[in-house]
Amino acid sequence: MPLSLNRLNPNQREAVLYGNGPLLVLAGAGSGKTSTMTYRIAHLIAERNVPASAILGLSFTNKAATELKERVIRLVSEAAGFGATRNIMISTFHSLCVRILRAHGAKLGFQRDFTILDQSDQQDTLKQIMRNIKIDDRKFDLNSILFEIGQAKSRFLSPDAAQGFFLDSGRLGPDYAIAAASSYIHYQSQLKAQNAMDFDDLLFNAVALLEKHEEVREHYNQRFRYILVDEYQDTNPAQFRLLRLLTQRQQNLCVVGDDDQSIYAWRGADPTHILEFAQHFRGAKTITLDQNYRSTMTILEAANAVIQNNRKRHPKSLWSDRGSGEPVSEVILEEDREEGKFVAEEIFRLAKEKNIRWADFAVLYRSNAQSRIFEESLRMLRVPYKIVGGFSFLDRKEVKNILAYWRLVVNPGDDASLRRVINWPARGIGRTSLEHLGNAAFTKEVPIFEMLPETAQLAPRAAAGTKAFRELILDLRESLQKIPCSSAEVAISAVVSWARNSLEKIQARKALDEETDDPAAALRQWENIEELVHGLGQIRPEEITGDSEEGPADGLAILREYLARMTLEAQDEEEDDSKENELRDEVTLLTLHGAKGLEYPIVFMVGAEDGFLPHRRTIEEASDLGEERRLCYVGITRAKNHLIITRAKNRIRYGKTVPRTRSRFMDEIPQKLLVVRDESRAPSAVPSTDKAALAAHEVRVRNYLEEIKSKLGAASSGPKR
DNA sequence: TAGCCGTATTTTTTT
DNA sequence: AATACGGCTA
Ligand SMILES: Nc1ncnc2c1ncn2[C@@H]1O[C@H](COP(=O)(O)OP(=O)(O)OP(=O)(O)O)[C@@H](O)[C@H]1O
Repeated sequence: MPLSLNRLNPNQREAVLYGNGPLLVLAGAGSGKTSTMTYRIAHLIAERNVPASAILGLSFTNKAATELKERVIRLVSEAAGFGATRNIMISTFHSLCVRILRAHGAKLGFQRDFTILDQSDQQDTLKQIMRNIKIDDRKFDLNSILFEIGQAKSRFLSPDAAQGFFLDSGRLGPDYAIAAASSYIHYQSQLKAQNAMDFDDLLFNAVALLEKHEEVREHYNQRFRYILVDEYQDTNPAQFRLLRLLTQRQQNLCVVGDDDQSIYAWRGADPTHILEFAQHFRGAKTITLDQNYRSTMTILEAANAVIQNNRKRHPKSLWSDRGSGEPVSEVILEEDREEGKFVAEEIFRLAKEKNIRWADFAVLYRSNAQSRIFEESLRMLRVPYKIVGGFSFLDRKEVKNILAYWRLVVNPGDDASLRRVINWPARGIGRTSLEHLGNAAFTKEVPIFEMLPETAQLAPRAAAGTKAFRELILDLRESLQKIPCSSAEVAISAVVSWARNSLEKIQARKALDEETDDPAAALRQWENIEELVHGLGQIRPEEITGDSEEGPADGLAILREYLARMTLEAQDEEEDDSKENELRDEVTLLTLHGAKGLEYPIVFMVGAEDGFLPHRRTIEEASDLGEERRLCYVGITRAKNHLIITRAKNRIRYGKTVPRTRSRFMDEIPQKLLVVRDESRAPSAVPSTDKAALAAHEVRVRNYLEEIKSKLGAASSGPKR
């Protein structure tokens, strides 16, 4: 059965059928870019007989990559039978780089079992370095310096070349720039010594590898004959360079994106990549898609009205034949708590009155901290919800600590992990001892782990603890290495029992009990740790052996891949039991950034105030308001049927009430598209009929509440992650 | 060294 | 309001 392209419009079909050579699909929100890319991949495999292993699909989040892959598999299975998609590579840029570096990194002197540092690992590491090299971490903000280092890396500047860049960037004063430059030098040599890479290094080093080693470059050029990139407007210079290197032999590169949805310039993404694609890749074909299949005309017009205020954009003429639908609602509340209450009650009311599933609702906010109030109010009404991103499972202390132990087992050079757990549970190794060890390691330029045998300077208790700790790690490492390289399944279950056993040896329970005298809290923490072991068992064999370039599955390799995955997919939900996941009916709470690429029938865009949107820091730092406007555009265009924008007149911040004003972007939406409802205590001009309607509504909500309360009893609801 | 207590600080988005 | 950090004492 051939792959049916019936569901595509002529332009989309053209993009799917277009032959070899560079191809750009530049189109607005909801025009079917991702769908088109999915079909194009399926078409390559099913109709043009391109082997799946020759295709590389790239996107920016693991969630997006997984979804893309699933959709391709579904399409191809219908047309060409199951199995035709075996060995297809659809991943994120970062995961691809990990694979390349694991397989060939030795050529640049990297070990296979390098540790990947996430943001908080970076912070820990840099904080330590700043102490070592006596940079005042009060005078110089850690995160600003990390940010600058990241900027330098995404521009491909090595530590010794970066000082000029820091000085010229204009973001920092000269003394700051010099502090950043010297931090970068030490940070980088520290990472090297620790056999560790941060997210930017993954890209940086993969690019360096492909640039310096022709045979590696050639290898991947031959393997990936078709490359497709989603959300291309979010590529940074390193990613662009990687694509260049992968397309030297042929330019079968299809990129898809929307310059109006460029919301990651703050971390180095450069939308000129998409705007100048035709100059970068000679002979590129450009296809635009104009029909939006997602939103009503009202929502689309509101979005267009806002985004039109940006200069320097590729003009588009998006339209929709979905009719005008409901007007956009703007609801004004007195305080943040009431905003939460309103959103929860409104979701509840709509769900009941119109029989809408919970999963059809989303609450979108600018920053993660805003989620809390909505969690509380939804929980109050027993509305099931899930939070995407924000404080995650992996941010929990007990989880981090166990992961630190495991990381140390795989890579004893990981100083940040060592510092984290050397005294957890308490082993009598305090600040002074750790400082001794740290200083000695710093002067000798070796990882702290190598200094552990030298206990002469330490107090007796600390010396004993140090010895015990070192032996514990070595013992765990040895038993992990003893796991035979048999079939992947057998090896994985062996690693799971190893992990369980490691908890005993670490005395994790003891550590938890020490920390709190609340047994319930300790139990919860213990359950989180067990969840971690469970997750290790969920790892699929092909994730370790899937790439033929990888060696056999030994215990170390399995744990190493699990740890890498945990770091790279930190924000993704645990896909526990896949089926259950699909069926789960819950309201989604997420940031505007997190919502990119997604769609919901009913969207609540909350906190539409100056200070959130645009964010206060953007205003203060006089940085790019255009990006904040694009963020607003992304938010609006997530809605299919109904968009409800809320804001509070006052917000409680650090115990003080702060007055808030309407988002300046709201002023850009034409009045005729909006219905404003002022539900604050001193409404400016609310007709009394509205008040009556409100009272009636309140009564209705009460009634519903009574109704479910009686039905529910103790039924489960609330968050899970 | 460990634990308690008081003070200062928090204000973005994420791979 | 909540928390992280540093200093002080046992
Ligand atoms: N030809 C079509 N006919 C009907 N529906 C379509 C068509 N093309 C796409 N759609 C639907 O339109 C919606 C948006 O598609 P998709 O997510 O691919 O758009 P997008 O351009 O990637 O959006 P965004 O830029 O916002 O991420 C989806 O629900 C998709 O199923």
